[in-house]
Amino acid sequence: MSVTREKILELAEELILTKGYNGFSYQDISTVMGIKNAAVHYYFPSKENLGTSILKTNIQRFEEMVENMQNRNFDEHQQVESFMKIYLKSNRENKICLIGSLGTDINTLSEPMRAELQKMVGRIVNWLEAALEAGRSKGLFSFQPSARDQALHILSALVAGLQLARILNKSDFKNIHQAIWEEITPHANKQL
Amino acid sequence: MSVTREKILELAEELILTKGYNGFSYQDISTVMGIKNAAVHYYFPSKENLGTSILKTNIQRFEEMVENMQNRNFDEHQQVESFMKIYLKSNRENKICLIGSLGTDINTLSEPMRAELQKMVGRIVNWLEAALEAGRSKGLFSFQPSARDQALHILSALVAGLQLARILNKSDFKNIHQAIWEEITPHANKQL
DNA sequence: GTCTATACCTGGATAGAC
DNA sequence: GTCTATCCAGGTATAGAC
Repeated sequence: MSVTREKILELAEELILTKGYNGFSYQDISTVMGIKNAAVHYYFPSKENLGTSILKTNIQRFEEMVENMQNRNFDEHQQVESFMKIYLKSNRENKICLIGSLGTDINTLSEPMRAELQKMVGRIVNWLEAALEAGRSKGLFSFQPSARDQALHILSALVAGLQLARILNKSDFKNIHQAIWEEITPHANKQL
Repeated sequence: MSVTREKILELAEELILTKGYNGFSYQDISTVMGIKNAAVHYYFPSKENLGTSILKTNIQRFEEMVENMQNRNFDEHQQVESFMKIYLKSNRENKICLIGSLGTDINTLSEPMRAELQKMVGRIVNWLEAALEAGRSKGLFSFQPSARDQALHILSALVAGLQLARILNKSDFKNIHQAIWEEITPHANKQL
Protein backbone atom coordinates (compact mmCIF):
# COMPACT_ATOMS: atom_id res chain seq x y z
CA MET A 1 0.00 0.00 0.00
CA SER A 2 1.41 3.35 -1.07
CA VAL A 3 2.90 5.76 1.40
CA THR A 4 1.02 8.65 -0.19
CA ARG A 5 -2.23 6.86 0.41
CA GLU A 6 -1.29 6.26 4.02
CA LYS A 7 -0.38 9.88 4.47
CA ILE A 8 -3.67 11.06 2.98
CA LEU A 9 -5.62 8.79 5.32
CA GLU A 10 -3.71 10.08 8.30
CA LEU A 11 -4.13 13.72 7.35
CA ALA A 12 -7.81 13.39 6.52
CA GLU A 13 -8.47 11.72 9.85
CA GLU A 14 -6.71 14.54 11.64
CA LEU A 15 -8.80 17.06 9.71
CA ILE A 16 -12.02 15.31 10.71
CA LEU A 17 -10.91 15.47 14.34
CA THR A 18 -9.99 19.14 14.19
CA LYS A 19 -12.32 20.75 11.63
CA GLY A 20 -15.10 18.21 11.24
CA TYR A 21 -16.11 16.13 8.22
CA ASN A 22 -18.00 18.96 6.55
CA GLY A 23 -15.33 21.46 7.52
CA PHE A 24 -12.39 20.17 5.51
CA SER A 25 -11.75 19.83 1.78
CA TYR A 26 -9.46 17.96 -0.57
CA GLN A 27 -7.59 21.21 -0.91
CA ASP A 28 -6.70 21.10 2.78
CA ILE A 29 -5.06 17.76 2.18
CA SER A 30 -3.33 18.54 -1.09
CA THR A 31 -1.77 21.81 0.00
CA VAL A 32 -0.30 20.32 3.17
CA MET A 33 1.09 17.40 1.20
CA GLY A 34 2.38 19.55 -1.63
CA ILE A 35 0.40 17.67 -4.25
CA LYS A 36 -2.66 18.58 -6.30
CA ASN A 37 -6.32 18.02 -5.64
CA ALA A 38 -6.46 15.53 -8.53
CA ALA A 39 -3.80 13.35 -6.94
CA VAL A 40 -5.93 12.91 -3.84
CA HIS A 41 -8.87 11.92 -6.03
CA TYR A 42 -6.63 9.29 -7.62
CA TYR A 43 -6.42 7.43 -4.30
CA PHE A 44 -9.89 8.26 -3.04
CA PRO A 45 -12.31 8.97 -5.89
CA SER A 46 -14.88 10.54 -3.60
CA LYS A 47 -14.93 12.10 -0.17
CA GLU A 48 -17.33 9.43 0.96
CA ASN A 49 -14.83 6.83 -0.14
CA LEU A 50 -12.15 8.58 1.89
CA GLY A 51 -14.37 8.83 4.94
CA THR A 52 -15.36 5.18 4.77
CA SER A 53 -11.72 4.15 4.40
CA ILE A 54 -10.80 6.09 7.52
CA LEU A 55 -13.49 4.29 9.49
CA LYS A 56 -12.42 0.88 8.18
CA THR A 57 -8.83 1.67 9.09
CA ASN A 58 -9.89 2.64 12.58
CA ILE A 59 -11.91 -0.51 13.08
CA GLN A 60 -8.95 -2.57 11.98
CA ARG A 61 -6.61 -0.61 14.24
CA PHE A 62 -8.96 -1.22 17.15
CA GLU A 63 -9.17 -4.96 16.48
CA GLU A 64 -5.40 -5.14 16.33
CA MET A 65 -5.08 -3.33 19.62
CA VAL A 66 -7.48 -5.73 21.29
CA GLU A 67 -5.69 -8.73 19.83
CA ASN A 68 -2.37 -7.34 20.89
CA MET A 69 -3.54 -6.84 24.46
CA GLN A 70 -4.76 -10.41 24.62
CA ASN A 71 -1.46 -11.70 23.31
CA ARG A 72 0.32 -9.83 26.07
CA ASN A 73 -2.08 -11.19 28.66
CA PHE A 74 -3.20 -7.74 29.75
CA ASP A 75 -5.74 -7.97 32.55
CA GLU A 76 -8.96 -6.00 32.19
CA HIS A 77 -7.67 -3.09 34.20
CA GLN A 78 -4.70 -2.73 31.87
CA GLN A 79 -6.95 -3.12 28.86
CA VAL A 80 -9.33 -0.37 29.86
CA GLU A 81 -6.38 1.79 30.85
CA SER A 82 -4.85 1.36 27.40
CA PHE A 83 -8.09 2.31 25.76
CA MET A 84 -8.40 5.44 27.85
CA LYS A 85 -4.83 6.41 27.04
CA ILE A 86 -5.94 6.94 23.45
CA TYR A 87 -8.25 9.66 24.70
CA LEU A 88 -5.59 11.23 26.88
CA LYS A 89 -3.39 11.49 23.81
CA SER A 90 -6.18 13.05 21.75
CA ASN A 91 -6.74 15.60 24.47
CA ARG A 92 -3.07 16.54 24.47
CA GLU A 93 -3.32 17.13 20.72
CA ASN A 94 -6.53 19.19 20.95
CA LYS A 95 -8.43 16.62 18.97
CA ILE A 96 -11.79 15.08 19.65
CA CYS A 97 -12.55 11.50 18.62
CA LEU A 98 -14.15 10.05 15.50
CA ILE A 99 -17.30 9.13 17.40
CA GLY A 100 -17.97 12.66 18.55
CA SER A 101 -16.95 14.29 15.30
CA LEU A 102 -18.86 12.06 12.91
CA GLY A 103 -21.75 11.73 15.35
CA THR A 104 -22.45 15.42 14.83
CA ASP A 105 -22.55 15.03 11.05
CA ILE A 106 -24.28 11.66 10.92
CA ASN A 107 -27.35 12.91 9.07
CA THR A 108 -25.20 14.29 6.27
CA LEU A 109 -23.22 11.08 5.74
CA SER A 110 -23.85 8.52 3.02
CA GLU A 111 -25.42 5.26 4.09
CA PRO A 112 -22.21 3.20 3.72
CA MET A 113 -20.29 5.65 5.87
CA ARG A 114 -23.00 5.76 8.49
CA ALA A 115 -23.05 1.96 8.59
CA GLU A 116 -19.29 1.87 9.10
CA LEU A 117 -19.56 4.39 11.92
CA GLN A 118 -22.21 2.30 13.62
CA LYS A 119 -20.09 -0.79 13.19
CA MET A 120 -17.09 0.92 14.79
CA VAL A 121 -19.00 2.24 17.78
CA GLY A 122 -20.78 -1.10 18.20
CA ARG A 123 -17.47 -2.94 18.37
CA ILE A 124 -16.02 -0.54 20.89
CA VAL A 125 -19.04 -0.66 23.17
CA ASN A 126 -19.21 -4.45 23.02
CA TRP A 127 -15.55 -4.78 23.81
CA LEU A 128 -15.73 -2.32 26.70
CA GLU A 129 -18.80 -4.03 28.09
CA ALA A 130 -17.07 -7.41 28.03
CA ALA A 131 -13.92 -6.02 29.63
CA LEU A 132 -15.91 -4.36 32.41
CA GLU A 133 -17.93 -7.48 33.07
CA ALA A 134 -14.91 -9.75 33.19
CA GLY A 135 -12.97 -7.26 35.26
CA ARG A 136 -15.77 -6.97 37.74
CA SER A 137 -16.07 -10.71 38.20
CA LYS A 138 -12.35 -10.78 39.00
CA GLY A 139 -12.73 -7.97 41.50
CA LEU A 140 -10.71 -5.53 39.39
CA PHE A 141 -13.70 -3.23 38.97
CA SER A 142 -16.69 -2.34 41.07
CA PHE A 143 -19.86 -0.70 39.74
CA GLN A 144 -23.60 -1.09 40.13
CA PRO A 145 -25.24 -0.74 36.68
CA SER A 146 -25.13 -3.42 34.02
CA ALA A 147 -21.79 -3.70 32.28
CA ARG A 148 -23.32 -2.38 29.09
CA ASP A 149 -24.73 0.71 30.80
CA GLN A 150 -21.43 1.30 32.54
CA ALA A 151 -19.66 0.96 29.18
CA LEU A 152 -21.98 3.52 27.58
CA HIS A 153 -21.50 5.82 30.54
CA ILE A 154 -17.71 5.65 30.37
CA LEU A 155 -17.61 6.08 26.61
CA SER A 156 -19.90 9.10 26.87
CA ALA A 157 -17.66 10.69 29.44
CA LEU A 158 -14.62 10.18 27.23
CA VAL A 159 -16.23 11.36 24.00
CA ALA A 160 -17.74 14.54 25.38
CA GLY A 161 -14.86 15.03 27.77
CA LEU A 162 -12.68 15.81 24.77
CA GLN A 163 -15.28 18.19 23.39
CA LEU A 164 -15.73 20.05 26.65
CA ALA A 165 -11.99 20.25 27.19
CA ARG A 166 -11.56 21.88 23.80
CA ILE A 167 -14.27 24.43 24.55
CA LEU A 168 -13.25 25.16 28.14
CA ASN A 169 -9.81 24.12 29.35
CA LYS A 170 -7.61 21.35 28.13
CA SER A 171 -6.86 20.40 31.71
CA ASP A 172 -10.52 19.65 32.43
CA PHE A 173 -10.17 16.34 30.67
CA LYS A 174 -7.76 15.09 33.31
CA ASN A 175 -10.48 15.46 35.94
CA ILE A 176 -13.06 13.69 33.83
CA HIS A 177 -10.59 10.91 33.19
CA GLN A 178 -9.87 10.66 36.88
CA ALA A 179 -13.56 10.57 37.76
CA ILE A 180 -14.09 7.55 35.53
CA TRP A 181 -11.46 5.58 37.36
CA GLU A 182 -12.84 6.50 40.74
CA GLU A 183 -16.21 5.35 39.58
CA ILE A 184 -15.10 1.82 38.77
CA THR A 185 -12.23 1.28 41.18
CA PRO A 186 -13.11 -1.02 44.06
CA HIS A 187 -12.47 0.21 47.58
CA ALA A 188 -12.54 -1.94 50.67
CA ASN A 189 -14.79 0.52 52.43
CA LYS A 190 -16.06 3.02 49.92
CA GLN A 191 -17.43 6.04 51.71
CA LEU A 192 -20.33 7.82 50.10
CA MET B 1 -39.14 41.28 17.23
CA SER B 2 -40.45 39.82 13.98
CA VAL B 3 -41.99 36.38 13.81
CA THR B 4 -39.99 35.57 10.69
CA ARG B 5 -36.80 36.32 12.52
CA GLU B 6 -37.87 34.06 15.38
CA LYS B 7 -38.75 31.28 12.99
CA ILE B 8 -35.39 31.52 11.24
CA LEU B 9 -33.57 31.32 14.56
CA GLU B 10 -35.57 28.28 15.55
CA LEU B 11 -35.06 26.50 12.24
CA ALA B 12 -31.36 27.29 12.06
CA GLU B 13 -30.85 25.95 15.57
CA GLU B 14 -32.63 22.75 14.65
CA LEU B 15 -30.43 22.43 11.57
CA ILE B 16 -27.28 22.82 13.64
CA LEU B 17 -28.51 20.07 15.94
CA THR B 18 -29.37 17.69 13.11
CA LYS B 19 -26.92 18.45 10.27
CA GLY B 20 -24.17 20.41 11.98
CA TYR B 21 -23.07 24.00 11.52
CA ASN B 22 -21.08 23.29 8.36
CA GLY B 23 -23.74 20.94 7.07
CA PHE B 24 -26.62 23.35 6.56
CA SER B 25 -27.13 26.33 4.27
CA TYR B 26 -29.36 29.38 3.97
CA GLN B 27 -31.20 27.42 1.28
CA ASP B 28 -32.21 24.81 3.84
CA ILE B 29 -33.87 27.55 5.83
CA SER B 30 -35.47 29.49 2.99
CA THR B 31 -37.01 26.48 1.25
CA VAL B 32 -38.62 25.18 4.43
CA MET B 33 -39.98 28.64 5.18
CA GLY B 34 -41.13 29.28 1.66
CA ILE B 35 -39.09 32.44 1.34
CA LYS B 36 -35.95 33.28 -0.59
CA ASN B 37 -32.33 33.10 0.38
CA ALA B 38 -32.10 36.91 0.26
CA ALA B 39 -34.85 37.26 2.86
CA VAL B 40 -32.84 35.27 5.34
CA HIS B 41 -29.86 37.52 4.71
CA TYR B 42 -32.07 40.48 5.48
CA TYR B 43 -32.43 39.30 9.09
CA PHE B 44 -29.00 37.75 9.46
CA PRO B 45 -26.47 39.31 7.09
CA SER B 46 -23.96 36.52 7.57
CA LYS B 47 -24.00 32.94 8.74
CA GLU B 48 -21.67 33.86 11.56
CA ASN B 49 -24.18 36.47 12.64
CA LEU B 50 -26.92 33.86 12.62
CA GLY B 51 -24.81 31.40 14.60
CA THR B 52 -23.89 33.98 17.20
CA SER B 53 -27.52 35.02 17.56
CA ILE B 54 -28.51 31.43 18.22
CA LEU B 55 -25.94 31.15 20.97
CA LYS B 56 -27.00 34.44 22.55
CA THR B 57 -30.62 33.30 22.45
CA ASN B 58 -29.68 30.05 24.14
CA ILE B 59 -27.74 31.78 26.86
CA GLN B 60 -30.70 34.03 27.53
CA ARG B 61 -33.10 31.09 27.52
CA PHE B 62 -30.88 29.32 30.03
CA GLU B 63 -30.70 32.33 32.33
CA GLU B 64 -34.46 32.65 32.20
CA MET B 65 -34.91 29.00 33.08
CA VAL B 66 -32.61 29.35 36.08
CA GLU B 67 -34.38 32.47 37.22
CA ASN B 68 -37.74 30.82 36.78
CA MET B 69 -36.70 27.84 38.88
CA GLN B 70 -35.55 30.11 41.66
CA ASN B 71 -38.82 32.01 41.59
CA ARG B 72 -40.68 28.75 41.99
CA ASN B 73 -38.40 27.71 44.85
CA PHE B 74 -37.28 24.56 43.11
CA ASP B 75 -34.87 22.61 45.27
CA GLU B 76 -31.59 21.48 43.71
CA HIS B 77 -32.93 18.07 42.87
CA GLN B 78 -35.77 19.58 40.92
CA GLN B 79 -33.41 22.03 39.25
CA VAL B 80 -31.02 19.38 38.00
CA GLU B 81 -33.96 17.26 36.97
CA SER B 82 -35.37 20.12 34.90
CA PHE B 83 -32.04 20.60 33.22
CA MET B 84 -31.76 16.95 32.34
CA LYS B 85 -35.26 16.96 30.92
CA ILE B 86 -34.01 19.21 28.14
CA TYR B 87 -31.71 16.42 27.11
CA LEU B 88 -34.43 13.81 27.30
CA LYS B 89 -36.50 15.91 24.93
CA SER B 90 -33.59 16.33 22.52
CA ASN B 91 -33.11 12.59 22.50
CA ARG B 92 -36.75 12.01 21.64
CA GLU B 93 -36.34 14.38 18.70
CA ASN B 94 -33.11 12.76 17.48
CA LYS B 95 -31.17 15.91 18.12
CA ILE B 96 -27.87 16.41 19.83
CA CYS B 97 -27.12 19.57 21.81
CA LEU B 98 -25.41 22.82 20.82
CA ILE B 99 -22.37 21.98 22.92
CA GLY B 100 -21.70 18.72 21.12
CA SER B 101 -22.55 20.05 17.70
CA LEU B 102 -20.58 23.28 17.80
CA GLY B 103 -17.81 21.64 19.81
CA THR B 104 -17.02 19.53 16.77
CA ASP B 105 -16.77 22.56 14.50
CA ILE B 106 -15.11 24.92 16.96
CA ASN B 107 -11.94 25.38 14.90
CA THR B 108 -13.95 26.54 11.91
CA LEU B 109 -15.96 29.14 13.83
CA SER B 110 -15.26 32.85 13.90
CA GLU B 111 -13.79 34.25 17.07
CA PRO B 112 -17.03 35.98 18.23
CA MET B 113 -18.98 32.77 17.80
CA ARG B 114 -16.37 30.71 19.59
CA ALA B 115 -16.39 33.22 22.45
CA GLU B 116 -20.16 32.96 22.72
CA LEU B 117 -19.98 29.18 22.79
CA GLN B 118 -17.44 29.30 25.58
CA LYS B 119 -19.58 31.72 27.47
CA MET B 120 -22.62 29.46 27.18
CA VAL B 121 -20.81 26.33 28.31
CA GLY B 122 -19.12 28.24 31.11
CA ARG B 123 -22.45 29.43 32.46
CA ILE B 124 -23.97 25.98 32.34
CA VAL B 125 -21.05 24.33 34.10
CA ASN B 126 -20.94 27.00 36.79
CA TRP B 127 -24.65 26.70 37.41
CA LEU B 128 -24.53 22.91 37.57
CA GLU B 129 -21.56 23.00 39.89
CA ALA B 130 -23.35 25.35 42.27
CA ALA B 131 -26.54 23.28 42.19
CA LEU B 132 -24.64 20.10 42.92
CA GLU B 133 -22.69 21.69 45.74
CA ALA B 134 -25.77 23.19 47.38
CA GLY B 135 -27.75 20.01 46.87
CA ARG B 136 -25.04 17.92 48.45
CA SER B 137 -24.84 20.10 51.50
CA LYS B 138 -28.59 19.63 51.95
CA GLY B 139 -28.28 15.87 51.58
CA LEU B 140 -30.13 15.83 48.28
CA PHE B 141 -27.10 14.53 46.42
CA SER B 142 -24.19 12.33 47.32
CA PHE B 143 -20.94 12.13 45.36
CA GLN B 144 -17.22 12.03 46.06
CA PRO B 145 -15.43 14.32 43.55
CA SER B 146 -15.48 18.08 43.70
CA ALA B 147 -18.75 19.63 42.61
CA ARG B 148 -17.05 21.03 39.54
CA ASP B 149 -15.66 17.68 38.48
CA GLN B 150 -19.02 16.08 39.07
CA ALA B 151 -20.66 18.80 36.98
CA LEU B 152 -18.23 18.20 34.11
CA HIS B 153 -18.79 14.48 34.41
CA ILE B 154 -22.56 14.79 34.26
CA LEU B 155 -22.51 17.27 31.41
CA SER B 156 -20.17 14.98 29.45
CA ALA B 157 -22.49 12.05 29.93
CA LEU B 158 -25.44 14.09 28.68
CA VAL B 159 -23.69 15.64 25.70
CA ALA B 160 -22.16 12.45 24.35
CA GLY B 161 -25.13 10.40 25.47
CA LEU B 162 -27.18 12.11 22.79
CA GLN B 163 -24.49 11.49 20.22
CA LEU B 164 -24.13 7.81 21.07
CA ALA B 165 -27.89 7.34 21.14
CA ARG B 166 -28.15 8.73 17.63
CA ILE B 167 -25.42 6.42 16.37
CA LEU B 168 -26.58 3.30 18.21
CA ASN B 169 -30.08 3.17 19.66
CA LYS B 170 -32.28 5.98 20.78
CA SER B 171 -33.19 4.00 23.87
CA ASP B 172 -29.59 3.91 25.06
CA PHE B 173 -29.93 7.45 26.29
CA LYS B 174 -32.48 6.40 28.91
CA ASN B 175 -29.86 4.17 30.51
CA ILE B 176 -27.23 6.88 30.48
CA HIS B 177 -29.70 9.28 32.00
CA GLN B 178 -30.60 6.74 34.66
CA ALA B 179 -26.94 6.07 35.45
CA ILE B 180 -26.36 9.75 36.19
CA TRP B 181 -29.11 9.80 38.78
CA GLU B 182 -27.87 6.67 40.44
CA GLU B 183 -24.47 8.23 40.64
CA ILE B 184 -25.59 11.23 42.65
CA THR B 185 -28.58 9.88 44.55
CA PRO B 186 -27.87 9.29 48.22
CA HIS B 187 -28.66 5.86 49.67
CA ALA B 188 -28.77 5.02 53.36
CA ASN B 189 -26.62 1.96 52.78
CA LYS B 190 -25.25 2.06 49.30
CA GLN B 191 -24.04 -1.40 48.32
CA LEU B 192 -21.04 -1.55 46.05
C1' DG C 1 -39.75 42.89 4.15
C1' DT C 2 -39.43 40.14 0.28
C1' DC C 3 -38.31 39.53 -4.36
C1' DT C 4 -35.17 38.74 -8.81
C1' DA C 5 -30.93 38.56 -10.43
C1' DT C 6 -26.49 37.94 -10.12
C1' DA C 7 -21.55 37.95 -8.57
C1' DC C 8 -18.12 35.46 -6.55
C1' DC C 9 -15.98 31.73 -4.56
C1' DT C 10 -15.12 27.12 -2.96
C1' DG C 11 -15.62 22.34 -3.19
C1' DG C 12 -16.05 17.89 -5.36
C1' DA C 13 -15.03 15.60 -9.30
C1' DT C 14 -13.29 14.15 -14.11
C1' DA C 15 -10.61 14.03 -18.71
C1' DG C 16 -6.60 13.60 -20.71
C1' DA C 17 -1.53 14.92 -21.10
C1' DC C 18 2.86 13.65 -19.20
C1' DG D 1 1.06 8.60 -10.05
C1' DT D 2 0.83 13.32 -10.66
C1' DC D 3 -0.12 17.10 -13.42
C1' DT D 4 -3.13 20.97 -15.95
C1' DA D 5 -7.33 22.29 -17.14
C1' DT D 6 -11.88 22.47 -16.61
C1' DC D 7 -16.79 21.51 -15.31
C1' DC D 8 -20.56 21.88 -12.48
C1' DA D 9 -23.13 22.41 -8.30
C1' DG D 10 -23.82 24.68 -4.30
C1' DG D 11 -23.06 28.17 -0.84
C1' DT D 12 -22.50 32.99 0.84
C1' DA D 13 -23.52 37.32 -0.08
C1' DT D 14 -25.12 41.83 -2.33
C1' DA D 15 -27.66 45.33 -5.40
C1' DG D 16 -31.61 47.11 -6.56
C1' DA D 17 -36.63 46.59 -7.93
C1' DC D 18 -41.16 46.12 -5.86
